[in-house]
Amino acid sequence: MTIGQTARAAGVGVETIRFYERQGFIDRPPKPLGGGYRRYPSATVERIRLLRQAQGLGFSLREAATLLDLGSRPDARAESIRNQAVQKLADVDRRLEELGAIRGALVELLQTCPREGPASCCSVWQALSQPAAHSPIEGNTTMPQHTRLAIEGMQCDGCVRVVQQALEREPGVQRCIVYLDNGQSEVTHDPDVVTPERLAETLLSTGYRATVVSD
Amino acid sequence: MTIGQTARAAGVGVETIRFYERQGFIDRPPKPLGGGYRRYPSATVERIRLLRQAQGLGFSLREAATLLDLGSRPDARAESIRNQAVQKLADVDRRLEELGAIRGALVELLQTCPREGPASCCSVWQALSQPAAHSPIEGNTTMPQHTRLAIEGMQCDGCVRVVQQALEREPGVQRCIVYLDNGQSEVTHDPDVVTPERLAETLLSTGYRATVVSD
DNA sequence: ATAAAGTCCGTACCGGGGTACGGAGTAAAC
DNA sequence: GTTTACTCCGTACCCCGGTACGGACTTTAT
Repeated sequence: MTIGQTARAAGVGVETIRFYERQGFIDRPPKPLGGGYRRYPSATVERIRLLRQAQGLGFSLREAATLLDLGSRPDARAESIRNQAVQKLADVDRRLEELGAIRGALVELLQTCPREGPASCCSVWQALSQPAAHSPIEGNTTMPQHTRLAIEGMQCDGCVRVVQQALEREPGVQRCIVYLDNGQSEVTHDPDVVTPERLAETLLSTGYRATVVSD
Repeated sequence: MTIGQTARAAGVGVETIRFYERQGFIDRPPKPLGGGYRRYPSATVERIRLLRQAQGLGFSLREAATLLDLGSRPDARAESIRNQAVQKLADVDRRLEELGAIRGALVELLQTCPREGPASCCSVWQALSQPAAHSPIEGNTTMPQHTRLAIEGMQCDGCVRVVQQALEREPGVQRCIVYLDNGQSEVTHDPDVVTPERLAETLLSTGYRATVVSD
């Protein structure tokens, strides 16, 4: 099969196949020695279909490709596949929660908004003018701030080490203590250099979801 | 106020302000005639805060800017603001529905998935249909390289996630699978972009000692 | 034999929301 | 008066999932 036939069979565009090849999600068959067009095995069609299926379940292409490679190994176990799905479910749940919070806020604003009148009467407009709940307004003093973070997903002291390293590497962090038993961390930092939210973001990009505990 | 002071007051980075200016979301004050730094009015701080607030309600920056311009006109009516919010709510509802469908599919698959056994028993895998072993046809082009790493100190699947993220973030890495049981990882990467040794260094700086396993 | 269709390959671009870098100029603090 | 911090400006890059273009080539259909 040529690339065009493969694309039609898989229900995608030719450019999409080339894109997947560039990204390494599918193998690129070699060009025939005598010259001519590349020939695609029918397995490629199947693989593309599987990638799209997994995409439909919320997986990114990279995750989908990992999943397929994971499952096509001879010693593949159900647990490893299941694990990926569980992770993805948690991911989806998190996004649902975020979106639900946004929806709740919008619904509430719309309920209290009069349908007419000047813009200043509109509750949506008023909500925008409210100061942020977490505004980092600071004086000119640079007193160290103590922040407590609740960290999800730490399960062993390897995690503790990673989390501690990530926090200490952050500019503005003076010292931090990470507890495995309650999943929390106490960070001493300069609030002018790094906000608690920034610390949480740092951990998120390291792989741990963290929230600021107000005490 | 200079740009840095404005950024601190608004709780964003300097680069963010410049980005907003480039995108036309905020006005860019003219440079003083005698030369020197641009001076920002305090209204800019307010505008940035409003933009971020609207972002938090689910609006894109472009929508947020439109909303602000809409509301700050003298003849602004509550209806026009309200209308934008209603549209956004519909948008949020649509995304919630899509995400809910994905969640439903995942939950159902996980319920019927046995916790052990070969991958072929896993309902998630079955949902993706047949395996169709990814045939390793090697061409003459620079094909991705498969590297196996032995990683010390991984003790839970949180570690697995961190290691996987760290590897996938490395340029040149196409995908990787991390196994908790044998402490190894299989990485597919472009050898021209990133060497196996470089991968090990990456993990070391993440907090895990890794060695390349020759197979 | 020739025209139409298909392929190859590199490269650039879309939208969304920024971050990062580097060299030069400027302002402020000590 | 020197050092340090800050600003200015252009440009490039990040993720994600592709789409588009253009010139040269190859295959197929008539």
